[in-house]
Amino acid sequence: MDKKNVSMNDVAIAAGVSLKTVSRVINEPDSVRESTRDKVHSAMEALGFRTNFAARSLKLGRYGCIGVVLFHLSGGAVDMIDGIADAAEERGFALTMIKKRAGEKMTLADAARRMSQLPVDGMIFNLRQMVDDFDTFEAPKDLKTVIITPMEHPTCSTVSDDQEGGARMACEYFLNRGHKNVYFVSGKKESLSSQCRMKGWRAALEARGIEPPEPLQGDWNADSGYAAGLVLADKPDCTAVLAANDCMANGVMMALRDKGLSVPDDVSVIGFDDELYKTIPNSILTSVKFRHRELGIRALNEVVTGLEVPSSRSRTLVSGVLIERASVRDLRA
Amino acid sequence: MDKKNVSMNDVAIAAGVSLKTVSRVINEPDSVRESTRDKVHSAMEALGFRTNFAARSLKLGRYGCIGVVLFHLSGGAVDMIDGIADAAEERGFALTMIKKRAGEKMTLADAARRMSQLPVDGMIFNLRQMVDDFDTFEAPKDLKTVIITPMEHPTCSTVSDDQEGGARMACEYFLNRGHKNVYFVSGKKESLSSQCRMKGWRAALEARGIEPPEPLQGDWNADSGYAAGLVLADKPDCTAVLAANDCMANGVMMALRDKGLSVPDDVSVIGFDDELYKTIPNSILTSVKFRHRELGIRALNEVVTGLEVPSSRSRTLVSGVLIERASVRDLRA
DNA sequence: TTGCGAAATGACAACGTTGTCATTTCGTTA
DNA sequence: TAACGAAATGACAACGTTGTCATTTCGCAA
Repeated sequence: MDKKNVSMNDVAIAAGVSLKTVSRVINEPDSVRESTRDKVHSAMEALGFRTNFAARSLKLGRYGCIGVVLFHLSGGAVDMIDGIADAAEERGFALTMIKKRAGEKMTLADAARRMSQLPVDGMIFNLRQMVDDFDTFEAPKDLKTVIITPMEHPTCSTVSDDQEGGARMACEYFLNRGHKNVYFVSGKKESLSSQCRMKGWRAALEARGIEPPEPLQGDWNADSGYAAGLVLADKPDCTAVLAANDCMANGVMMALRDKGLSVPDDVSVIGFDDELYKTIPNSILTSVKFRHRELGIRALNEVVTGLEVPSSRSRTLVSGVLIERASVRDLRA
Repeated sequence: MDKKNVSMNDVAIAAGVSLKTVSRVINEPDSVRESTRDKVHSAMEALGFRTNFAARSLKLGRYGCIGVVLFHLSGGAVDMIDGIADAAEERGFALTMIKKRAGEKMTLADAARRMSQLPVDGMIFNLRQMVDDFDTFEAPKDLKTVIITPMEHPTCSTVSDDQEGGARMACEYFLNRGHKNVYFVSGKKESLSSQCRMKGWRAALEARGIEPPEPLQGDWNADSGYAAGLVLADKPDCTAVLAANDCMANGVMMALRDKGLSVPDDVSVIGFDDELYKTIPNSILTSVKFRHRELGIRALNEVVTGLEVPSSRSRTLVSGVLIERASVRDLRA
């Protein structure tokens, strides 16, 4: 019964006005007399008119969409997408999304090529691992590109949590409370987050002239933290442990407990991401929390800003927050 | 230096062929002589040509994009999006995404209206809570719509985890091992997942002529599970607890332990989502796991299928899987 | 009533593709 | 070499909007 596609022309005929008037009712309603506007609105209603995105974009030369490329879909990614989507909505943009498939090898250039065939005015890459062409990549000049990554990029704007700063902050929190050293349990080797957290930990210790001990290799999950904890329990000089996430921190704590040690009386622990309280009742774990939502918002705003004022390259760091609980002992007391 | 937008016409002139030939090189390369093809390819390369999405879609009358509306961004959502995105990629579609903002009230009709102005051939609604116009909503006839929700919809295809079946399965697992009753700890009241899990639990008990005890109200987090556990520890007839997620299940277990009860010797526990092992070393919790990724894949495939063969309404249930660990005691032994 | 400037409306081209159909070129065969 | 059918290429319209500029209508003062 309905026509396949109702065009402005159909509406115009039904309303007894010109095509252009229909266009005006949509884009500059104030320039149309009220009686005319009503006629047109009724006709649109009656015919079920929807503006055609393709035609509109073709004419305008822009889409009102921001591309998002997910190279990696981690836990924090939900909140980041949430932030991106909310900020986009607020500024009147929709998101166009593509994702690297598991196993597939996708370079930045691949992603850019694919994106530039899609309805997109600018794009955000979420990049949590290293990629081959990172340093050589050049974004298409007509497509503002922002990369979410802790690495600095020669030509593109980047946005990142300040993972390194967060780790430094946690370390200093230990040191300021009289701890003489801090052990570190890392996440998966290829993860940039893990690498940055490790870097911050190292930097903080070295800044105080402390030789960082060998870090323990984990894989983000509790079991690997537990294994690390068993090792650490035997080190008499170990009073402070920084684990690269909360799950491993919990593993460490369980291992210490199983070895007869108490947190924080014997050993202090700090984790990352502040999510243990969801799983552990009365959790005492102090943790560095990153504001992934904020990260997404910043990334999107940076793209949209770059759309209006082209070409500036910027580097944004979103600081972490230390959520204090009871897992760190003040040795000076 | 580069022209703002390089069109096929520019390429055609540069290559000394007609516009249409350039089009053919892109869409039906076999119908173009190799020497011509090479000329065109070189010209495209040299000018940096990218096909214009808007023009192409306008002509073709389709976009190659599937809309995704996130009414709610839960934990499992990442995996679901992952599935949707992978399946989309595989079938040559990109995703266009919008999200309900926190606090905003968005009905299905709102979402559909917004989406139908975007580059979208079909759409997926991810709906985990009730919405006002659920029963009255009618999808635009030209936009295949699939709703991810446990509720049945009068006109749209739906896809869901079989939450109810999963809960039933867990209950029967208890009952088949000699338990005479099963207590239930729910998630947030407004969550459809929680409601369905509760419904399955009730059904399983009633099917065996057992009067379901009053369910305990939780909020998904461990602390609420702990509170529930304290209550349950005092009930002598409580040998089996089904918690609506793993975090609360862990809370229950911790409370039982703190009350001097052992899992599974005194009380058996089953959770949902199978994620405790990430946080707890050597986790023993048996859990019902839903395949969110599969869910996303099914939803996308349903949309794409509906694009080719219009109008069929279907209801897909993706079954859960019981991951057996050691938290359930066999009372018959 | 007439005339005027401002407001409202309309005609037409253009955005960059693809489909239709006509034309040219090619490789074969007589 | 001529003639033929098939393959390759081209000319032109059309998709549904919006921008430009011309035209009509309106409200108001003379």
